[in-house]
Amino acid sequence: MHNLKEIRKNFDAFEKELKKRTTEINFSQLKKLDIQNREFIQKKENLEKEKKDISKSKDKSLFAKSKELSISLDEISKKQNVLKSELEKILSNIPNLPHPDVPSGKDENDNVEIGKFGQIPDFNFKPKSHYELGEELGMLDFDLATKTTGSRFVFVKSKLALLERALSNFMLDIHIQKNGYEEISPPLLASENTMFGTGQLPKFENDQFEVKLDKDAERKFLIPTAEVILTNIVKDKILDIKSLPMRFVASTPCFRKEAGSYGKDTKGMIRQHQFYKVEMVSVVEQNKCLDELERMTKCATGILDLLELPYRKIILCSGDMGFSAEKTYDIEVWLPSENKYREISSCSSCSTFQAVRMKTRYKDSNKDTLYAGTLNGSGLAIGRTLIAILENYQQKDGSITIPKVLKPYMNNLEKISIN
RNA sequence: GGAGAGAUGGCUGAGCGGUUGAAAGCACCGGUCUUGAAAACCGGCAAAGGGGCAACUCUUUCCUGGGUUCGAAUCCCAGUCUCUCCGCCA
Repeated sequence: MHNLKEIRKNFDAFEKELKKRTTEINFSQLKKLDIQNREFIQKKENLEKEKKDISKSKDKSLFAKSKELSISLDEISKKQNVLKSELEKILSNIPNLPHPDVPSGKDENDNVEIGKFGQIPDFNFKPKSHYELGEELGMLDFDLATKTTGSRFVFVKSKLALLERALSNFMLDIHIQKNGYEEISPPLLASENTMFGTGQLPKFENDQFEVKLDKDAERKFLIPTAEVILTNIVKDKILDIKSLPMRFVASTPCFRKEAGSYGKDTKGMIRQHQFYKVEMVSVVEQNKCLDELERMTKCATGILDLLELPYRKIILCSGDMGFSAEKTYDIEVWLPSENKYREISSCSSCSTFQAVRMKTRYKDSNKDTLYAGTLNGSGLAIGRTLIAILENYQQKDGSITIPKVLKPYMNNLEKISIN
């Protein structure tokens, strides 16, 4: 969320920056409401002052007057509350501003490739897709998931289930032992306010799975990513500057409705309602966001280097970035069956955007209270890593070689093949 | 599910209906002292919002929402959450 005080300083410049994100925000309405709101605040404060003075004076002859003041104060407060909530409604739906580094563009076609890394495998046969390989091995079962649950779910079985678990442990170990993240095993449900803090609500409610609870209970949502719950660790806090940077990592299931993606990636496990992901979150001083973003992205690509999977790094254009991000790198892994790169990680700096929503601050050396910077990145999406290993490590006979670094996590298994 | 207790500043924790934005302690910052550090002593230290070029000033905030009152952290009502004990259960 943006700080209205900052917007007010240069309303037109803000509007111009925001236009890069192709949004439909009613600026004149925002401006008008802000002016009106401040007028009402002043009226309100005048009355409050008058009332306060009377009660301080303890002058009985003025008590009746004070009672009258209360009535008009009540009216004005009500009006001001309406203005304020309208203002907040608009504000909470405005996305973050793109950082100047970010190329402007409309959609994913305008993203800019930064580099390609790793060796694309050269097969002397036609590589199969991950779902062909998995189903032939008898270790990916989509039909069974349809029977028990519905579409966009999968049963992962046997050695592939072991591979999935190995990936999770391997990635966690690297981030904990080499990259300085603290391991967290968080709740998988988040409250409404928590979802607001990272920007999933109110605008993207349709993408979230909400849990059905007793009628009057507080609403709860299945996390679409551990980012939500990890970032909100610092919600409503004034942090000690010495505790920064804070770095958290968790491997959790993620739940997404994938509304609006009907017909997209329907085959296989590229796009599922549920998938495992290892997520990194950093909380930093606000001027350290971009450095941390580079660091975090390296933590993500480091995993791919170790797994010896070919990938490329791209920077998202202004129109393709997530709601809370100021700058985002996507990491895409090579998928032989599709003959192209597919997203496997996304690392974003959210500047102070989420911190304003969460009220996360710290004091700098001048004792000024500043909003913190937050970042999040996948390191990596487990399901898609599994896919990438199936496809890139496949052999002509349909077996899968195990990447070197994973063998210790898989009882030194050399390869997965049909029994 | 049954019975109690509680929710106050970065943290711990006081608080008769009227200079209480809120004691005290810790933490933190500055200073004195010291070769340096520690200790001791002195001083400072809430957030959000409004107005002002600024010095500064005003308002709000003691879980949330109502109510009583000229005046509420303090009294009343409702709700949320947390803790303890018992029961049930992973």
